[in-house]
Amino acid sequence: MLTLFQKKVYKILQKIPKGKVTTYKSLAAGIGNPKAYRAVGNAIRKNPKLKTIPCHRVVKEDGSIGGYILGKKKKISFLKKEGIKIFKNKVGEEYILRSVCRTRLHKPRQE
DNA sequence: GAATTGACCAGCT
DNA sequence: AAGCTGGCCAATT
Repeated sequence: MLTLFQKKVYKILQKIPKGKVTTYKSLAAGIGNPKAYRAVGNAIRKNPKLKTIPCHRVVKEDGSIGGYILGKKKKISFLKKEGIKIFKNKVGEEYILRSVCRTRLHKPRQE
C-alpha cells in the first residue's frame, strides 16, 4: 500500500527529465517538506516500481552518488548512459557536478 | 504508542 | 579523508 507521501515522491521522481539528476533534499523540498529528505530516501528505497521509477537519478546533496538497490556501480553506469558526467576524486570517490543537480522540481513560490 | 531503521544532511574532531 | 554525533522524517516492527 502506497502512502500519500510515497506517491508524491514517485510522482516527482518520474518528472525528472533524462540527463538530469536531483538530490534527496531537493526532492523533499519539492514535496513541501524540506526536512523530510530521510523519509524520501526511505520511500525511494522501497521502490515498488523499479521499472517505472528512475530512482538512479537521485543523488546526495554533496554530489556523491548515494545508494542503490542494484549497487552503486549499476547506478553510476545508468547515469552515464543517460549522459550524466561522473567525476572522480583523488581517492576515487565518484561524484556529480552540483550544477546538474539543480533540477527544479516543485516551483517554490517566488519570495 | 514506543522503539528501531535507513538509498540523508550538517557540523565537528 | 575518515569517523562520529545529533537532527530530522516516514514506515515498520
